[in-house]
Amino acid sequence: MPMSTENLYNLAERLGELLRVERRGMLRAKQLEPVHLATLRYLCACNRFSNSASAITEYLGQTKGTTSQTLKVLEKKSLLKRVADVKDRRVVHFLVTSKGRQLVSEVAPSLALMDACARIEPSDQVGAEQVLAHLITALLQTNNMRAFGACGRCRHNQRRRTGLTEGGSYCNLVKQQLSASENQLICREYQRVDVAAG
Amino acid sequence: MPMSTENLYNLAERLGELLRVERRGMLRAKQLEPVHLATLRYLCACNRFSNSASAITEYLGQTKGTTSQTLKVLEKKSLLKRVADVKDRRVVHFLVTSKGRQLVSEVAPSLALMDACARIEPSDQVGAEQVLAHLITALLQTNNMRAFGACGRCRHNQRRRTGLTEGGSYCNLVKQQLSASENQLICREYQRVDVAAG
DNA sequence: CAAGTTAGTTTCGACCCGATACTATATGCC
DNA sequence: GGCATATAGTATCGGGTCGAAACTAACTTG
Repeated sequence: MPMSTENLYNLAERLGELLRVERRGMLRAKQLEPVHLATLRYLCACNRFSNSASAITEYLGQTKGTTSQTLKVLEKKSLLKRVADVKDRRVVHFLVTSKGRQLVSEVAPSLALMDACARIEPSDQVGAEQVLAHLITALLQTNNMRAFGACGRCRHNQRRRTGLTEGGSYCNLVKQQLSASENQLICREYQRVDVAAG
Repeated sequence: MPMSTENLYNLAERLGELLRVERRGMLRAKQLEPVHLATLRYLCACNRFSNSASAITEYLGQTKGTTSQTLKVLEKKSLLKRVADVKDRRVVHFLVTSKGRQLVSEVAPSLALMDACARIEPSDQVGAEQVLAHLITALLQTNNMRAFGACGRCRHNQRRRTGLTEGGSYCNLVKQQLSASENQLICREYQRVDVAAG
């Protein structure tokens, strides 16, 4: 095992710790915790089939009870609102309010980090992104967690189909049309296109 | 600002979250929390001038009280022991016990991640490490945190000096000799060599 | 020697998180 | 249809994190 392997691990760990510290500092003034922001960020990025408590639970690797608590806090602060599902009366959809979206945009992208990212050579940046994505995939697999990718690159997605709106697609799993913007949102049921069908 | 910038940020955040989830899962059986492991890992990597409660506080970006709690737990579990400083009777040195070191070696390097690292092209690995290091530096600077580097590359370090043991050096700040192995340990007082003296 | 600084602990309150038990709704099997 | 089972989500409890503030002890400076 190369010396460098452990080094990369250490750097990733340290970066994670520091990001957490920084986020915590930014959120303190707003009386929020890191997990609150992570939940809001997820809800801003996911599609309408994945904004339930159980999907959040899976994404964040927590338990249902913990997620329920988090959602209660966020709702009390008017950062999200709950909408009952029409078909399945057990499920609740959690939607980020405009106040919630504003908070995410204020806090989420650490200016310091964005600045540092911008000063990196584009080629190095792409390489680093591939490495990080590779590590994330490995972590998800060994912990039996779902990948939560965008519909546009999902196995269930069908681009070629009649009667679609411009840029839209069709999900063969939920049997519904997706708009062009929905193609970019992440989904709980995502599966890589290149996975051999089994 | 390039599209890719935000992407890199998102990947780093997500990787940090997932590392935390995985660590938490591994530590649960041992009745420990992520911050406990982070503390032990720091104490395993730092030198004899940096194993105090205040140094840990600075490294982890917490408050003194929090660190004190953490250390109390770790001491009760016999993962570290406290040694009073000879000169300054206020300071306490926290040393990781063999039991503590064993725990760190068992838990710290996630096998899943190490495996994934090993499958990355060496050139990509080095590039990714540079990018991560760059981001870490940026985060530390904007949050006014110290860098905690190894003595070997520190401004206070003097290699050329008479009467040094083989491979050793001399720290001009604490006015003491460092052995070859101590050169690799991280120090609270670390400053980059290429920083202009001011 | 007094004043101020630094190392570290203690206490408190708000919150995280997992475990467990619970309600309500949906689905599968006969 | 009816019962077992599965699933979505909530409620509660206990142990732990974390920051703020107050505190003791020891060093340093004027």
